[in-house]
Amino acid sequence: MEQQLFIYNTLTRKKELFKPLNAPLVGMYVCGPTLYSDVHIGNCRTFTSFDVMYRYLLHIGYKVRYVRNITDVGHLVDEVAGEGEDRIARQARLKQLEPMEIVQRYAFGFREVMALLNLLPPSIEPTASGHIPEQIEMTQKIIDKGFAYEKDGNVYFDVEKFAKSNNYGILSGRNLDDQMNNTRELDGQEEKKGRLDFALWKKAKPEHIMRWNSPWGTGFPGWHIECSAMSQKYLGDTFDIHGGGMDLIPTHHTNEIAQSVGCCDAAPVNYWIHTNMLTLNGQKMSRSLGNVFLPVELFSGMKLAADSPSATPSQAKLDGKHPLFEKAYDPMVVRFFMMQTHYSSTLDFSNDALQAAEKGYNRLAESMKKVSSLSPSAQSTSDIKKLRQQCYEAMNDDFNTPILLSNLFEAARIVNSVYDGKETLTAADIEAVKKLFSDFVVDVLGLKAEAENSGKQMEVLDKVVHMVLDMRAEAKQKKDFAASDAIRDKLIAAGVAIKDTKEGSTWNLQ
RNA sequence: GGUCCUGUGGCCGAGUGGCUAGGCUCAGCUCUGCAAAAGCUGCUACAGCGGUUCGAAUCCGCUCGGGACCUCCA
Repeated sequence: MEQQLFIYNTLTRKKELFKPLNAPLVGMYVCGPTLYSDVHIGNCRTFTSFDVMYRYLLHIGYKVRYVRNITDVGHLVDEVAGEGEDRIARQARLKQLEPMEIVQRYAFGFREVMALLNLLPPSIEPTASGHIPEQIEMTQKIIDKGFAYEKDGNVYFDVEKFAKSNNYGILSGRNLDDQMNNTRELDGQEEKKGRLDFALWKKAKPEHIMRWNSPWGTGFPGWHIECSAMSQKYLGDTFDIHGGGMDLIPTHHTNEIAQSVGCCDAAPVNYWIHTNMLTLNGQKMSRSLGNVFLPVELFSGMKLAADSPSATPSQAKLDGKHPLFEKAYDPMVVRFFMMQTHYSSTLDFSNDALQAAEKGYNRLAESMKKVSSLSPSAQSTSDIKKLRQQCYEAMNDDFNTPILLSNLFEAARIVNSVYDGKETLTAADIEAVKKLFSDFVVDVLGLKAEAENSGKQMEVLDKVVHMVLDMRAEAKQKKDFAASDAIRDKLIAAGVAIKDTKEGSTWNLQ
């Protein structure tokens, strides 16, 4: 590979040169959503961050197998106690639906939101319920290795035993004694030998709908085992990158490592990447805290109606203005907003920040449109090659999108200055800038060029508006400013914003 | 209580032991019948107090503030 990519590895707490096991192939696994309710914007942030990493790896020439799972079984309401209901089964009961109906509904909404945010689909999107045999097999192997025990139809991972020969806290940096002693009182522990032990397989109660046969009776898999089983199936015993939100480090990912090592004696992952949280007024957005808002609300500026059948953007029923948002924000503005912050920092949501992002994004988008209309000169006043190099350097430094953006804004500045005749670019450099934008803004950052006004209706509207603008221009020429201003005001009132430029007036929908 | 992260100009937000990220706001200018829009230029900040250093916002210590994890959470 031409580019030397450095990645911050949670495992070593250092930035490391990225060396795939089998270049140019790269295996990447990201923990996906649990589909017991709608994804919120915090979830989206994580997936968007990994989307940019995926895009950049592709851009610099890797062939990436990107696996992002869908959890549709086994995620308990009270994971540590090993009790409580399965989250999806619980929703099914509450809504009187089949569990698969719950999963189907939220999966549909999830994919629609991902598409609106312009995320590339993963190579494989495996579901936990579709990989029950694999999970049973892995559980059996862990039992055979002596790291798990069965009790009354439940199978638990024996953390203390594992920790004797392995570093259980290798990822979180916590030592076992701290974890054993500094935990609050918990219920429902009686079956487990150790308090840190976690379920690989759970016995299904009679009323439990989601159930499968296993060597230990009828039941369902634990939450952590699905990722170990599926990543191993599609990416191998050891693969390159595993990612997720940083809240998964101490429990989910720690247990994944334990399972994989316990099963196969191999560290499953070379590079662990964790994204930081999205906050609202400085506090983490999470389903359990209840301070979540939904993508459809952000994109519409409206509140989801209490009786909305779904929060899927295309199906949602909205009800009045959302108290948090001053206006609707385009998904690309939201994506741009996320790109302004490094994935490893918390990202705080506010109207002010969003509006600043909207303006910045529009400025970038405008200058991208201008590139095509630049006139070439014999010489360039800027070093586009160097600028391109700086863009790579930014991304090579642990996917530093804020720095990348600052370089892209420098490109925008150059374009605008050339457009104003204050600086010059050769024909080759104009092409180079065009390529820079399409490579980094569109391909890597995934900021989709604004959809051109298209379709029959827009075509007609465009002609009509231009007719009116011609009339206004005529009035202006006759110095009949009362008439020209009246036309302007009425167009604005109708939702048509106009821009007067040297070359005449342009318009767009407001 | 334990573990860890963090504190940057009016706001958001990168980064580095010395070489003024960037965006938004604001101001000036250009354009313009006016306005809007757009563009260009300008605005030298790093919580406080000590220490290390030729030199620290960047390293170390303390103090104060914010947050995360230790239950599920992207």
